[in-house]
Amino acid sequence: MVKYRAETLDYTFAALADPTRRAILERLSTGDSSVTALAAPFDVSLPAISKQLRVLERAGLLVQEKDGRVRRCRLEAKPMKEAVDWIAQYQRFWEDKLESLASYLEGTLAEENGPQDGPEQENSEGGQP
Amino acid sequence: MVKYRAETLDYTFAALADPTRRAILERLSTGDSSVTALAAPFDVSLPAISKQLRVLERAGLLVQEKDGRVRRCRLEAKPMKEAVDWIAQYQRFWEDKLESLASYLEGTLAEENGPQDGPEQENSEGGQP
DNA sequence: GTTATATTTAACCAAATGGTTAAGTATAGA
DNA sequence: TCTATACTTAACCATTTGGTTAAATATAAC
Repeated sequence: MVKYRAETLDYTFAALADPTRRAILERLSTGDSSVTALAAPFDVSLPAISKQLRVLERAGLLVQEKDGRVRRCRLEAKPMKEAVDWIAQYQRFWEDKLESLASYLEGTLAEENGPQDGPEQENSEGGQP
Repeated sequence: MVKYRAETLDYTFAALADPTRRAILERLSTGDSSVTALAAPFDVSLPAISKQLRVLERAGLLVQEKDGRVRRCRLEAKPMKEAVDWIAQYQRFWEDKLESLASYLEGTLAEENGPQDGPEQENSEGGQP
């Protein structure tokens, strides 16, 4: 029973289930970052962030490139596409009967991605308890 | 005073991170089901499934209605919409520059009905802005 | 070479997760 | 009423998770 595909989804959804990791991804969506810079906004130790980065790496959502003694962290969004693929099969259960997920997202994205910058979510919880 | 719970996304993504729970959701997408019927395909005990259902309930992805001694389980997909909303802010990182997530999903959903395996589009990984 | 910086690894801990079996509750049906 | 059915709850266990501090590694900078 080959389930490698499902495992990928396990890792992706698990990685997205933590507010600190989501905040890290949001930060990375504005540009690459070193580990130390990534960790700065959070009130946890550096090893704690290092572990979170490993979870993101396992999910394929983050890539680290060594550059001297600095690790350059880069967002890799492809696994999110697979996650959306999976969720998409349920769109008919929440969508307006007249509106496809496609057009729903178009509307959403038109508002949220208008200015090229800051994808601000109404509940960006920042990751601190 | 009920604050908006930032952990909604936590619960949703966490619920989706388990293959058994995703399978339960897929099953429910074909129609409501009793707990016993839901549990049948899985090689685990009924209490184990009962726990999984509680996780899905916590995420708001499942609703149980008591009907005699049977619990009728129903899919509730709204939290998935919020999950997609969150992921959607990253679409520009995986999409083909010419194609919006909206049109991507339209194409995907048109042909996708079995095991999800999206169009084998090589990751286009645009640079960081 | 010595020291400072960037980051990981190791060892540990508490809490959460996912499973088990056994027992309890509620209802349907004989 | 008595019994079978459909679950849930309780108690327990192993593993995973997310955090800690201390030590190790690698490289940059004096």
